[in-house]
Amino acid sequence: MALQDAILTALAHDESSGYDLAKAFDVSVATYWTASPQQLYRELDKMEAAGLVVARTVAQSKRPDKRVFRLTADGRTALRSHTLRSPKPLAVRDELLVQVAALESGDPEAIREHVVERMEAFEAKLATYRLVQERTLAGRTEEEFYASGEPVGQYLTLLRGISFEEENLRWGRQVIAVLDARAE
Amino acid sequence: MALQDAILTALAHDESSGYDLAKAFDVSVATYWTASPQQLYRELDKMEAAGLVVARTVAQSKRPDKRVFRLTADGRTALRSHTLRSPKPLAVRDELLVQVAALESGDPEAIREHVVERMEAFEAKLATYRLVQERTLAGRTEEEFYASGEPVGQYLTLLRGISFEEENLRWGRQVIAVLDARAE
DNA sequence: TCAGCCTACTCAACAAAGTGAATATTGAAC
DNA sequence: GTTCAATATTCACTTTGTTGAGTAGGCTGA
Repeated sequence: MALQDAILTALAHDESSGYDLAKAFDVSVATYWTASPQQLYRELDKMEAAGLVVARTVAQSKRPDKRVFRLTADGRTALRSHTLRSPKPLAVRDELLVQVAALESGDPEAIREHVVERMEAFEAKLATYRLVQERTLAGRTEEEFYASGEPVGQYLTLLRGISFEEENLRWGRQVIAVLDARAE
Repeated sequence: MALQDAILTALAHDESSGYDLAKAFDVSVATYWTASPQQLYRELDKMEAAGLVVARTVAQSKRPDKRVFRLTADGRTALRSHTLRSPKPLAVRDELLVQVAALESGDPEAIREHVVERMEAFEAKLATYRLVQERTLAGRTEEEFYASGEPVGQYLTLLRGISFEEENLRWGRQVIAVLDARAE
């Protein structure tokens, strides 16, 4: 159900195709919800059947046709009523942390390597978020944006994403340091 | 599959019942993996059938009997080989962030209230983590523990949990401040 | 020119994760 | 003396998430 709400939110300001949504989920929505393109297409079909979104096919000259989705009045109502429900607790699933927790029973070198690889992913994500942040602010200061910028909601979740990745990097460096000190 | 690995890790140092595991998942494993008691019992049954754990029924005088699980040699091998596989990317699911992202389309007062409630949960979690940290360190300094304490792996994930909750609180306060400033 | 990536999806099957309801006993609090 | 929380699970069901394949044109660089 909440995937639906995440999609409704992503469509609240802008219509977009499944493909565009998949990219949006990859670059910014990922901070608070993850979904593969297949899941998005499946969910969009269901939402269309339920009347929450409408699709219109757009022919493109040099690219395959695309189906662009936009919220219906029912979709807007669903989104609003979703914000009235009490949100479920945060759920995290991170296999890297599972491996780090199993440090003593696992292979420390492999785990070290996985931490290094993940840190590269963190840096990439952080760079993307910072780019989105710059584009969103568009010259305004944070204070100006907080006071009257739109969409603030998405900006606030972006900030959460940025500090999350920063913390991830800090943590990763610490893990590497501990592993290296122990390996000596 | 990774729920299995999280369970194997939780059983690596100590045998425990499904019920005990459920509590452990609630207080500390939740940083990187969430699972309900039902999921744990189901998974433990599967793991027993696969020979990764063995159960022994313990009769208790004043409480219902319990089944206590412990790793087999195969279980240890499975855990080790899991650490050799490349971990899947981090996945987050947070309905509260979905609501905050939908601030402009939703009900700001309800969302504000949800943020306040969640912050109470963050504080509670943080307090628990700090308690676990104190018990783990048992008088040693962090440096001493990093150098030779055990289990470091779990301590490192605990640190990630602590800074995560601290950041959550910081973020929550900021969201409230922005919402209140806008409401005026 | 050909490999390889990007756009833009669709379909099927399966595995994993999550929810809701139920059961039974004991102890503690009011 | 009854409600409430904790112990300790089980079952049925639904929703999510994953894998792998397929279709098809276009653009980019060596």
